[in-house]
Amino acid sequence: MLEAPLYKEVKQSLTRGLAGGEWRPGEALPSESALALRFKVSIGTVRKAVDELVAERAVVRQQGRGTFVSSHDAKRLLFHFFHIVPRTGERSYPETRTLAFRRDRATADEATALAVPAGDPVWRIRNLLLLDEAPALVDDIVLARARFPDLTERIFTQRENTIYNLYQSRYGLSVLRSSERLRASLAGAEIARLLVVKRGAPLLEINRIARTYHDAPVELRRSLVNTERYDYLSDLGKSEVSQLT
Amino acid sequence: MLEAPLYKEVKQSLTRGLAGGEWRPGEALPSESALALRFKVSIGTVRKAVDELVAERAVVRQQGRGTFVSSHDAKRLLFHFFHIVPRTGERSYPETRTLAFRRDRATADEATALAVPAGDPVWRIRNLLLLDEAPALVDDIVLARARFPDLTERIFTQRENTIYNLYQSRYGLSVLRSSERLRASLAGAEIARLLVVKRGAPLLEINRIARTYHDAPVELRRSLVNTERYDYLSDLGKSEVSQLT
DNA sequence: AAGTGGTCTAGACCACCAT
DNA sequence: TGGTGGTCTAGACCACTTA
Repeated sequence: MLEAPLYKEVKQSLTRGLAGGEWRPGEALPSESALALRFKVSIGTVRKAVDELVAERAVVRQQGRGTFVSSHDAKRLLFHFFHIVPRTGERSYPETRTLAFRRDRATADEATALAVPAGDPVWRIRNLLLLDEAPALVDDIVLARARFPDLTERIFTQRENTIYNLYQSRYGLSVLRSSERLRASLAGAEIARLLVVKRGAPLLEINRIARTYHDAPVELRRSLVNTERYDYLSDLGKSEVSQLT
Repeated sequence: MLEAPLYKEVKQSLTRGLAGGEWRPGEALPSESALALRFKVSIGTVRKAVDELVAERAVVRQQGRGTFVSSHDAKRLLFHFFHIVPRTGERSYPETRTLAFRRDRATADEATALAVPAGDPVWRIRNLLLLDEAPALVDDIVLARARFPDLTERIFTQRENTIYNLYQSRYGLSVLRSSERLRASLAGAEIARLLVVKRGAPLLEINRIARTYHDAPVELRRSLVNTERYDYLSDLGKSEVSQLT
């Protein structure tokens, strides 16, 4: 491992440009031939680097048009990061109602997960999500205030688009992947009221860490889901294979 | 879409060979140059076809040795198909105890999922899985008897290796991917007894369809998991990205 | 030393999109 | 019509494994 392959270096350069905002979401990268000139490599090597960025969903190729920085349109987010689907029937978009928005300090675990010093300031946000016009999830979000310094409840709730779109457009943080740990739990009094279920009803608990380029953490989120009419869909392979079939 | 790209045709040919048993699990495929000759394409085209098979985990490349048909060794299975991990600490291998093994008929839903006619004969198998020597999951498995005609409880329980390894070595059915739907449920009397939890304890319910080449279904499985000390880990992206980093 | 996969190049041609 | 990504080729050289 004395030296990384050329295409890995090209990929690193491109990733730095993406993370640093040289090319913004929705914008086109230089053409592959232009990149080949710029990095002084062959076009095949550029293609291999871009291939991997496409696999990681950092960029999107469009034949005849160019290669574009992934942007967080609603459909893309629904598909990649929202895994709650009706037991039968089509996926639907959740509607979000913000119930709480306050300042706090990170617990030790949260600080570790967010890669900030213990006790660092955070935002705590609670959202109620409705599916098909009925309460289905309660989301508790934790954000490092260092990464979202000027966030306000107004900015958060008055956004035109999705939450991840806000992170991306206002703070330059594009969520690329998330890892989730799931378990079963029981509804307490408050959550039961919000989700309109009985106390002690079974809920699916999802603990998510959302990450951007270089695996840097962006957001912590705990979701409590009423799975009476919805499932959590985990179709590993399909997403990888979809474009390969 | 008049004509598929050459490398897709090569990939299809290879997949047919794999599904048909021309190359058995653990065996080496012909070298890439040999395949290039055989299909009368350039070596780069063969590589692109094999690249996709690698991404789908149907084969594994080993530099200097060759390309091998994926075989279901325990470590691989643990990593790709067993998503239950300790809340903290290292993954451990589950120990399986078969509690029931009987003949039955498929329900309408099962028949659809298994792609067999409604009412077709099936095997029903119940296993108790222990993690760190304590009961943690109950698995209810449904198999089409048409695909496992000569299976017996003895063969099933006396196998030397994992269940998926048995499917592969004895029936030529390599499980390549699975899709799972998760929800939260409550322990009934019988399950509570098996998992040594209280009635009404929260359990994670996992409904899985395991598939082989061409997405043909192999196995239906419902798992009920005690998530007091274990989580279901869904790290989309990591598996895709792991080899790319 | 021989054989395998892994990287890299240079160029041709095609399919698609914008204008 | 010109520019973009997508496919395909032919060949060189490297890194690794096995004997």
